[in-house]
Amino acid sequence: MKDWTVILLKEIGLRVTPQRRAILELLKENGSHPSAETIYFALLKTHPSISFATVYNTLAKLAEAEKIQQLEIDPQRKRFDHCLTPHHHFYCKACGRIFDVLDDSFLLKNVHEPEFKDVDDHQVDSIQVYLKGLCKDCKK
Amino acid sequence: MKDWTVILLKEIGLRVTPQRRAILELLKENGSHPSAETIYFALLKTHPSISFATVYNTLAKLAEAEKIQQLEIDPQRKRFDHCLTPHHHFYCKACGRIFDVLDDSFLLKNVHEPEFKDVDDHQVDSIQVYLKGLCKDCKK
DNA sequence: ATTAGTGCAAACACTTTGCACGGGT
DNA sequence: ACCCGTGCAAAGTGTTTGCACTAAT
Repeated sequence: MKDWTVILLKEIGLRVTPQRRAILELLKENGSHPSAETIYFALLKTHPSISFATVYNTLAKLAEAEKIQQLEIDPQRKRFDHCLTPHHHFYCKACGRIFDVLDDSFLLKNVHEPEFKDVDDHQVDSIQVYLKGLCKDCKK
Repeated sequence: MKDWTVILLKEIGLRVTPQRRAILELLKENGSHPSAETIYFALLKTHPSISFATVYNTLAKLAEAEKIQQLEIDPQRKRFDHCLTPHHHFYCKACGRIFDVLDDSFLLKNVHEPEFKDVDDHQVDSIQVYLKGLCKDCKK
């Protein structure tokens, strides 16, 4: 009952199932911002009967409850990030890896400050900063 | 020969066709950042035989040549922006419209300054800032 | 004349859905 | 016992591709 996955799931009113806990654990351990498909195939090893439906459903519910982030940075597919502290992302066009960009010093004001809840009269709920290019490995 | 669409297409070594000129003109006149599908159906009126292949191919080539921008802000589909001057985008989760955000005063340093070509040793080619929430019409 | 571009249809990749069964509460 | 969650398969959506024909150079 003290496991963080159990607490997190109960917090948002979802039933605690081995599949959901496995998805959460994989997301936390895997820093590569995996896609739903990648998560599915990774979990097949430990949960041979897991299905796409479960993975997609769970990810959607976690994202809706804002327990994970859904990234639109990869043109081909949705990618997921368990990390909730404000940071941005770098996408390598060559290898497809996504790197966290923790240094957001180029943002003048923090996204979470109240003055940024409103831009041009629109109500802003989230700000994502996506950098793209070649990563340190691929640029060689 | 003096038409801007002709000049633009020749500049990037593409043949000048009525379809391509129509796509460029529609993008310039349409401030709504349309998707490929929207562009296709809009052009059907004036070019009854235009095909998806042509629209997708042309948009891909224009984006590759950096004559238009491909936006990843809409979770469902790619959206296109003819405007190349640096600006960011706001996506309304309710109505799906995309608004230009011209005021980038919240960026400490301009994306195009040399120091931002490199972050964490990665070579940065582009930075996109995506705001999401409810637009001024939908938040009522 | 040459060769890139077009249009059609089929194929693709990723995601979502309907439904019966099984497991969490 | 209730009903949410799972797994399967099928369907859906947006995009890409192969190919023969057409048109731009």
